[in-house]
Parts: sequence; C-alpha cells; structure tokens
Amino acid sequence: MAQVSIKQVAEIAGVSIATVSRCINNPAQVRERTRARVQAAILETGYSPNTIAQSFRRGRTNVIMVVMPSIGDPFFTDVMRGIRSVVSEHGYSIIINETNFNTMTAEEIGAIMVSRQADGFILLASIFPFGNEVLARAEKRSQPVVIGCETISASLADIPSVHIDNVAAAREATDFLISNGHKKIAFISGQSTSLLTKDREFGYRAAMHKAQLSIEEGWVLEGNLSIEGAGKACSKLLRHSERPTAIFCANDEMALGCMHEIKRQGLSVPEDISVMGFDDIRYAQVMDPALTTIAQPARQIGERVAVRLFKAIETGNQPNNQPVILPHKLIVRESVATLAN
Amino acid sequence: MAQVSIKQVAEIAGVSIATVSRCINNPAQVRERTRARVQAAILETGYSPNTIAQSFRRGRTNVIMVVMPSIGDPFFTDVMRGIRSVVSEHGYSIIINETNFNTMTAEEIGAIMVSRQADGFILLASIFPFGNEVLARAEKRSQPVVIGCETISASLADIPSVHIDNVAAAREATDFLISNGHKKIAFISGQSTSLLTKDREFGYRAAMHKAQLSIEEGWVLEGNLSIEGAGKACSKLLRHSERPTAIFCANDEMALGCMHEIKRQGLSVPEDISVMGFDDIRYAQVMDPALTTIAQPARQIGERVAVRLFKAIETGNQPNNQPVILPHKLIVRESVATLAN
DNA sequence: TAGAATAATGTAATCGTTTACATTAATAGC
DNA sequence: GCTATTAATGTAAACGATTACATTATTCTA
Repeated sequence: MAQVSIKQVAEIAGVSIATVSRCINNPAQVRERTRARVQAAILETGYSPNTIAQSFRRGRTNVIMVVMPSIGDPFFTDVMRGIRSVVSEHGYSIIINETNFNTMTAEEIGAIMVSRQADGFILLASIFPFGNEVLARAEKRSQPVVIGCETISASLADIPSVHIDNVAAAREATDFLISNGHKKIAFISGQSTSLLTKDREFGYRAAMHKAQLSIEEGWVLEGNLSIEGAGKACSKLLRHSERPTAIFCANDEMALGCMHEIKRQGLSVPEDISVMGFDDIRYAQVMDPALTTIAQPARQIGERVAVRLFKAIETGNQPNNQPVILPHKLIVRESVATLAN
Repeated sequence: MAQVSIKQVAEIAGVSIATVSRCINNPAQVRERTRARVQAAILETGYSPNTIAQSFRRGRTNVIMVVMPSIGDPFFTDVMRGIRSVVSEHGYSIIINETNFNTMTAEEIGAIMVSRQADGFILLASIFPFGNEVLARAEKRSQPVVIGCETISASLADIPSVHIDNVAAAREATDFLISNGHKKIAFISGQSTSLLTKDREFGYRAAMHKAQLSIEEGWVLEGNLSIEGAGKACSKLLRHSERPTAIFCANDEMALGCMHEIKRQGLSVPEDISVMGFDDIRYAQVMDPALTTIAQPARQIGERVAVRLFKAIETGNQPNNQPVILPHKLIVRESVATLAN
C-alpha cells in the first residue's frame, strides 16, 4: 500500500494539487463546495501531509531541539516542563538530544545543528570543548540558540542564556553551613568538563576563603553527578584524616548518594555529618532526613529560555544577549546540623 | 548568509552535483583527484548535507520515535538507555515524544506517526483509547511498531511487545507480603487508563483472593504514579477504619510518596506500616529504609524492544508477534516487616 | 595505436509540497 | 445582458538531494 500523496487526493476530488494544498493550509480561500469534495477525498484516502516534504519545501521544521545532559535527571525534567509549555503554545514540537552528561563533543552537536532538523536550539548541557565556531555556524544559518542553566565560558558570552547565579548560590549554601558552625566543609563537584559545577565550586571556595577556612587537600572531589559517583567520593571523605563535618554536593543526586554512603558506614546524617545539596529535585523532600538544598526555579528557567528562543526565531535574529538571571532559594530541611562551638 | 547547498559546492569544485553527492555517499566511486577537489570545496563552503532534503528524497529518516509517559521517570530512563544503545549501533537517531502519562490520545499519536517523521515507533506508554486503527495505518505505511513494558488489550495482541509478566510479578510481591504475616494489604494503582498498572492490580487481587484475604472497600486507590498522588492516597489509607499493615504501590515513585507520608504522620516504616514498590528505580536503594520492590530488567527491555524494531525495519514488515516476556525479580530490602501472628 | 572494455562524470527526472502568477468562474453595477 | 471587478482555481517552478541512464574519459588488449 503506497503512501497517499496530495496528487491522489487531487485526482479523486477532481481538482488541482494546489487546491488541495490550500484546503489544508488556508481553507477560507477555497469555495465551500470544492472544500467539501476535497475533504471527502482526504477522508476516503486517509491522506495526511508528509511533514518531511513540508519541512523541506517550507525550509522550516517547526521543531526545536533541546540538548540536555540526561533524560531521567529530575532537575532537567522540570526545566523541560517549562520549555514544553511554551513550545507547544507555539505549535512546535520538541526533539530531545541527550549528551549523557559528557560524551557529546562540540563536533557532534555541531553536526546535528547543521543538519537543520530544527529551527532553533536550547542547550541545557555544557558542550566541551565548546568552540565559538559551532554556534557561529548556527547563527549563520539563522538557527537561534539559547542556553539554559549552564554558564558558558567568557568567549561565548554573546549567546543568550537563562540561569541562576550559581556562584552566589553556592556561596550562600556554604555560608549557611559555616553559620551553623561548620569549619571542615568538603565539596563534591561534577565532571571537570561541567561548567556549571565549576561555578558552584568557585562559590564554595570563595565562601571558605572569605571565612578564612582552609580547604584541605582531598576535600574537593569529583563525583560524576550520579549517586554512585558521589558514594565513592563520599567514602574517600569519610576515610580522610581530617574528616569533614559537612559535605556540599554540586547537585541533589550526589547528595542522596552521600547520605546513603554515610548511613551505610554506620554514621548518621546530620548528627555525624551534614549534607547539603543543590537543585531541589522532588526526591530531596522525601529523603530521611529531608535534604537541605538550593532550589532553582527549574520550570521558570525552561519557560524563559523557550520564550527567548521564540523571540529569536520570530524576529529572525538573536535577541539581545544579556543573560537572564533568575533567583535561587536556600531550602532548609533536616540534613544540616548546627554544631556547638 | 544563505544556506550552502550541494549546487554551490559543485560549482566551486567544477563538477556536477551528482559527483558531489557521490563523494559523500560513496567516495570509492569517484576518482582520487576529483574527490580532493570536492573535499576542498566542502571545506571551503562549510557545506553539510540538508538532512531534511535527504530524508525527503530517500523516503527514510533514519530516526525512530519513542513515545514514553514521561522523561524524568527513572524507570523509563533506564529503558531508554537500552533502546539508545541499540539504536545508535544502527546509526539511527531517537526522537522522544512524551505523553505526560495520559494526556495524549490515540489521534494525537496517530497524527505523529502518520507524519512520517520516523521510520519506526517504540511505544512505552499506554495510549488511550487505543484503536487498532492507528496501528493499522502505521503498518500500511510500513512503519513498524513495537511496544515496551505495557501490555496492550487483547484486541491489539498482534503488535509485538517486550515486557515482564506484570500479573505474576504483582502476585509475587503480594505473596511476599502475605508470607510475612500481612493480611490487611492495600494497593495504590496508576491512573485508570494505565494498562500496566491494571495488570499489577489484577495480580494483587488474585494473590489476595488465593490467600482468602478480603480487600476492604477503600483499600485500592488511585495515585497518579507520582509522589504527591501517592501521598494523598496514603493519607486516606492511614485514616481508614481498617488500617492496612502493608501498602503495595504500582511503582516505586508512589512507594516513596507513601513512605514520606507515613513518616510525616509520625509513623514509621516498616514498624507501623510496610511498603512495597515496583520497578526498582535507583532511588529505591538510597531510601531509608531501603525499599523492597520488584525489579524489572529495564535496560534489557529497551534493548530487546529496539532489536525487534530494527528487525522489522530491515525486513520491511512486522516480525512474528509473540510477546517477549523477560524475567522480573523480587528485591527484598528493609521496607517490609515480618508480623508476628 | 585502434578499438574494446571499463571507469568516471554528467544530465535530468524525481520525491511531495507550497506558492507566484496565469487563467477561468462568479458576482456586481449599470 | 454586458463589462468591470473580484473570487476561485489551475499551471508550473522551486526546494536539495539521489540515482537511472547517457555520455565522456581512461585503461587495457592485441
């Protein structure tokens, strides 16, 4: 059974293909009587337009692509919800591209963007090494790009972005630990290629420095943003000669991994060790003890990113490139103890 | 800066567009010297093929579409990993379509499938109401469909699928609770439209019946597969005049919600109430107490689904339609207490 | 080195739409 | 009822690639 195309519909309805096309895209423009005949033919044949052909001809796909570190990450999923709501308002579809946190290189991303399967791009992932070149090429093809969550290195500062102030948020989290009497504070970061956790690490270091607290060798470790990665890192921290009294994790997933590992070793949170997360994913509150963390306005980030992207798509060029900084919030729950001093 | 097409490359290299095309798709077929010239022109112009045009001309997109209930669901994310590994081996890309658990109707899915943006479909979500018609149309267009995880109603039995035996698994879980002395066992299901949780409910009821245990009015509730939904349902159960001693949830997410609610009310798991989950998501083990649950071979389900799909794509028709049933496994952790009797 | 065989390249049709422009049909004004 | 105006429809080109077939260039054989 071959594909049914506009041509066959036209034949059956006894009109030209142009008329069929108009019936679909601009019904008002064809006479009632003709339209009915065409409708009947469409029903009879089960015709529906070939979107590939449409995209080809129109030079527009009505698809936007989201590049994200990982589906399955609760935080990015919330960002996606925000994106989705705006995108579907515009009648666009989303296609998701997963980098698996770090395996996707600039060339791969570039190749995907070049292939013009999307009218615009939202990058929720840091792409490394990330050259101007990839984005410049996208711009040349008038495919707008907006970055969410990640801060991109200075050289790319001209790409519009929406995110919280990761440095300030991490500083605030660290300050909270310090104000609760903690002096020995460890930090578990993401992969070395992850820009946003670099910012968080920077904020942590800044706060420690300002409070004149030293960071021992071995207190700053790489998890890989996963439960297991954090578990391993945490286990090293527990064996450290200067065992920290608090661990600040660059995301909640790792904080959960830490809490699990700490309990596994027969210690308890927060009595023996305090844990601080980042993101406020939905599992943070069901943990026992509930996780103290920094909340990002995930959904709102998604919405704003998408709004900026559509503005760019509609006006045909990149909008002003000021980053949009949304507010974060410290959520105090139960995983941080106040130390007597 | 206009798009650079094969034509401009051809012009610069001083060859025909056919030769450029051959350089890309079958380099062996063009003379070394010519190839070099074309390569140079490609580099100079920054050309790369327009995949939309390629898909259009070839009548093949090299894309498969996965329809899933929700990105962000840890279980389906694991299934996706399995799918992805097979799909990328075949040089295909994936596009993900989210139903948000139940908002997508058969017509919407049908419309997407009809639009021929994909060479094949993997359905991880139950689509409701799900007519034969949608799938029949897909088949007519030789777009194969394979179903993962969900069991589809009898009328659609001829669609190939890969899943565990949900009825047997739920029976086993219930039997485990019973063998631990529980007699008052509640069940929290998914939405009424969710086929797979129906199967689990069926298994639960069968086990209760077989053990001659009665199911009180109000013991079987709908969560909506979410933490909050389960929390509300759980709270009703706690106020029930015949308070259950164990709650069996149709997925882990809801089990976490239950545990949280139980603790919130000042009770403890499993001392006061036992909780049993389903899926074995990665958060199940970090909970405190760690969740007793049924593990599904998520990754393997994904792989098998994808393998079946590609077999169908390559042979040009649906393969035999026997469902593939993979083994599940009861994972005993700490959330179920043994009652003295 | 001519002619046959083969390799490399070019020509042009094609895929299913959309749309500018041309043509024909309907309606209005008198 | 005849033209002027407007509405409805048709014709044909275009989008960017692939590919069957035709043509030209190269290599091989005797």
